[in-house]
Amino acid sequence: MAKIDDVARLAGVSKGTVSNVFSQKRRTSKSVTEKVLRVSRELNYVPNHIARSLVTKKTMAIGLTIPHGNFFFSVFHNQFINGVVLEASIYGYRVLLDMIPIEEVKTPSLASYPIDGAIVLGPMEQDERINLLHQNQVPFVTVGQIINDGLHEATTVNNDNNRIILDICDYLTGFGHRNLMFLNAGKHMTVSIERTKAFAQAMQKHQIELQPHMVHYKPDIHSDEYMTYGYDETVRMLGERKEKVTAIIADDDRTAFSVLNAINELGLSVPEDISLFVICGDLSMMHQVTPSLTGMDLQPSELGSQSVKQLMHKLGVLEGGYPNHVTVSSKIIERSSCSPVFGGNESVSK
Amino acid sequence: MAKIDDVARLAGVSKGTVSNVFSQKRRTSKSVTEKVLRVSRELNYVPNHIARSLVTKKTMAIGLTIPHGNFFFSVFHNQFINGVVLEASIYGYRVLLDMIPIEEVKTPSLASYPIDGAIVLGPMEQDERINLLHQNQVPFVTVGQIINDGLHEATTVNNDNNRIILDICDYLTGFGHRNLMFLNAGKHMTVSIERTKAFAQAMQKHQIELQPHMVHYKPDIHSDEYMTYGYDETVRMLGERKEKVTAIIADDDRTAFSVLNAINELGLSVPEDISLFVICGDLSMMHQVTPSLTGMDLQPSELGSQSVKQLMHKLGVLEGGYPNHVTVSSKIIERSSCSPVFGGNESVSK
DNA sequence: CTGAAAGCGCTTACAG
DNA sequence: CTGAAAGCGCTTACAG
Repeated sequence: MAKIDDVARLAGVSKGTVSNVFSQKRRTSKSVTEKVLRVSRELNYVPNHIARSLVTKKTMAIGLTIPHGNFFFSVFHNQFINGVVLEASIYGYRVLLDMIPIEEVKTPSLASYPIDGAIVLGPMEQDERINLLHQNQVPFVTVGQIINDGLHEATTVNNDNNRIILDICDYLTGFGHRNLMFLNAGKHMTVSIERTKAFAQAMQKHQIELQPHMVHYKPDIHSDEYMTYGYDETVRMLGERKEKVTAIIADDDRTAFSVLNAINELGLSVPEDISLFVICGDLSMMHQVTPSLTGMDLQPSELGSQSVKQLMHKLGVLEGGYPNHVTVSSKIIERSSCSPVFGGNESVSK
Repeated sequence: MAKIDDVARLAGVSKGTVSNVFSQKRRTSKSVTEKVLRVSRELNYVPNHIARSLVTKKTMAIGLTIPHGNFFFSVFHNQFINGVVLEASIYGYRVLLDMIPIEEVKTPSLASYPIDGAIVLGPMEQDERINLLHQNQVPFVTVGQIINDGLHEATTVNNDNNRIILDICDYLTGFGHRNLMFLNAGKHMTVSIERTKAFAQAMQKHQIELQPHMVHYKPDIHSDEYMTYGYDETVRMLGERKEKVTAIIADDDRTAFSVLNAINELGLSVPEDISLFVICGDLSMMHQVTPSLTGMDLQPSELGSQSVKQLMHKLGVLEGGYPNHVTVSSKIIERSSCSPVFGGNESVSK
């Protein structure tokens, strides 16, 4: 690999000049520029990114931490990553995947992160990732609320989870549903906590008594039940315990599919017997399934690109003021998996 | 940020010793180790990854290039990435996402890649990514065959695409199907080329005349038709042109869903009227859908981890001989979307 | 087991 | 517009 000295010597200029030709931080005369470029091509020379980073203190990479152990990420993650990668590329940043669960990293922070900043997806109540980032002083933005420790002003991008749950409940009760079952995300995720609170509020608003069987949490990713969450809860609540549920809200596409499967097995159908509402999920895919699933579009890709924009502001790449909290809008996409309760409020009696 | 000199001074040792405590390349006495560690903790010191990389010539990161512009990646990509990230973490490597299409990178290789090696998913006939890697002399392995240029011995991991297509065709013809439609991947991907060849062979084997409407290619990712590929071809061939297709082979889950949707709209059903076979796709998801989809498990996660293993051998991280070509097995998962042709060979007669 | 010194390949004031 | 020199924060022979 040719280095800057080789080029400088052959082109008859100083290393500083070669450096400027590539970094374009100072103008170089046309003749010199051309000569340097020609020699570089001959020698197959390309500036060493690492050496450059050492002095500029910039790696031009951002870290993306996704809280997954076994890595079954859903379409939401998929689209989110897309948004991040695409937006980051605009500013010349690469994306470093950092998804190993803390416990499994033998020597966390054995060396400093080679990143300029980080994006933390799905923060949890006690989030080691965030502590680590603070400790290493790497700027970050979280996607999802973090429990404020009072010490640091967090930068976040988030959906309006409160609004989302209220809207969904309004939508379903508008169809006459009063026996809802909400399959929430993992218990310790802050998004989950926000949603549960909102769900309780919604029940109160519609004067529905909040019962224990109405809210469930996705099992830990490491457990066996993780993959069959939707199926299991549906069979348990509707099949075994005969709860009179008429509408189910599923946390994501995988859960929704799995609920659908259980409903079919129980000899019931959607939306005739049970309405099924999915939070997020791939729009194109939800549409292709029969019945097509009514759901809330969380705009994961937008969440991704917004989080990058915020980070760029934090890094000083983007100029101008920027709010610490950005809310990405969401809206209900009506398809055919939700319908009025058969016979109106029939399910309430008995 | 504290640096190595600060620690050395405060601990009363040389920088070299501090370095050794962290790198563990040479033993240090217990007392010195403890003192250094204590001081480091006090100063919140962590070795600078970049500075280390400059001298060791190792970034401890591998690049992952996925050929997607608009980033609608399927479950296959999802699982593949999982496999890569998990396996890489075992060797202490991080994964750098490198998915920006070449055309959109303003100044490709303006600086050297800060990676030790790369994994190239889904190589194409003329693949710029591969040229770039060659040029920058970064070791890489491809997932999928590459057209051998005769100059370099490629390292690849792949499914046995020939076997796969033959197996699928055997399976379907075994059910009496003779009018197949194959919705292949993008035209310029090498996997697509392999499969088309195999499909022609299979038709010959079963003495079925190969007709133009039997093989289709996924549109370019940038085109509008990309997302509706399966739907479009199904409606066009079965609806408009009334081709007597009885079995459809879909390239991936998204395509399969979209075919399913078209079939439903045409008033037909799976598997009664049309058998649907999906190559790859999320096993858990395929299972949850109704009808559950029969498909070929390509083991994307295994493809991912194997490719990392090969790369580690190339980088000298893993010792011992290793084949240049690794084939990951695949097998048919029978579910309920394929069945015998109604009335045996009825579909052959006009 | 430890230290002093050179060097990894760049960029960046400083001077002209 | 260009050059000479210092320095980014580590690791690594070499010597002891």
